[in-house]
Amino acid sequence: MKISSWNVNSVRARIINLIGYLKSSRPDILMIQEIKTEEKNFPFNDFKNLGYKSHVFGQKSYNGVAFLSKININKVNLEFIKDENNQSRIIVGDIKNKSQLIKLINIYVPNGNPIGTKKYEYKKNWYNSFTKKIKNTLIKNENIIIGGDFNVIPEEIDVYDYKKYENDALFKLEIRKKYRELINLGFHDIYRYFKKDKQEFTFWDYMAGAWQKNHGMRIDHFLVSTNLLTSIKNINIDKKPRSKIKPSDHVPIELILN
DNA sequence: ATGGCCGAGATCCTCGGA
Repeated sequence: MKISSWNVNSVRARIINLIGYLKSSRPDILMIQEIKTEEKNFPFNDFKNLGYKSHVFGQKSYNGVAFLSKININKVNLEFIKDENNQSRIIVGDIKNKSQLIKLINIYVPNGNPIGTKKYEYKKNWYNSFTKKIKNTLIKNENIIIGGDFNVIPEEIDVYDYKKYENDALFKLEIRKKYRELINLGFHDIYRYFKKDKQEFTFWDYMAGAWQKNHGMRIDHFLVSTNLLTSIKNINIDKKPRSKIKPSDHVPIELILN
């Protein structure tokens, strides 16, 4: 089974690229973030035509997350955590893989910049409530996959020039510690688990030729609970969509399960 | 060293993103 995650930066602006990706990569489930539209304007039929059912937590203009899936997703939940700003940033559901029940969690964590503002506090609060909820969820089900745009650069190797980001909400130590606290509940950053010393990115800014210069960062992640680790076969960052016409600034990451 | 790009929604600019 292949589960992909992609911050598409508007589902409607990206529809051609999305269809192309689904046709060539054929994930069983695609978790998308920053759909930037309400459910009533979501392109359900484009995905249905390719065999995908959509579960949408929309929002006008900003944020918004969704599952596109060829397999059943049960107990879809848009209220896994209470969002203090009522933003659409998380969608949760249950899937089955070879008789294992897995809780699948698709997140779009607040950016948090600039630091020292209420946006930064919002990001910290978001991580605090998310980690607390995950801690409780682990007691009930030890099979958890969290994927999405975490807006965290985990380590120095995960950005083209870490010194530029030490006072940025994506790399500031305080935020990296929040990410570390989540992992320490019993998760693995699957990309880093499989590729110990490799430098690859999932995001390149639209500005200043960042893509051409490979000025990127790794901020989209899959965290898998320890219990599920032996069920994970591989992980891959698919950089091809970043070279297309009208690309998202993020690329898909693909988790392969046995 | 600096500034540069997109998308949405309501105009011809602002906000948000990372």
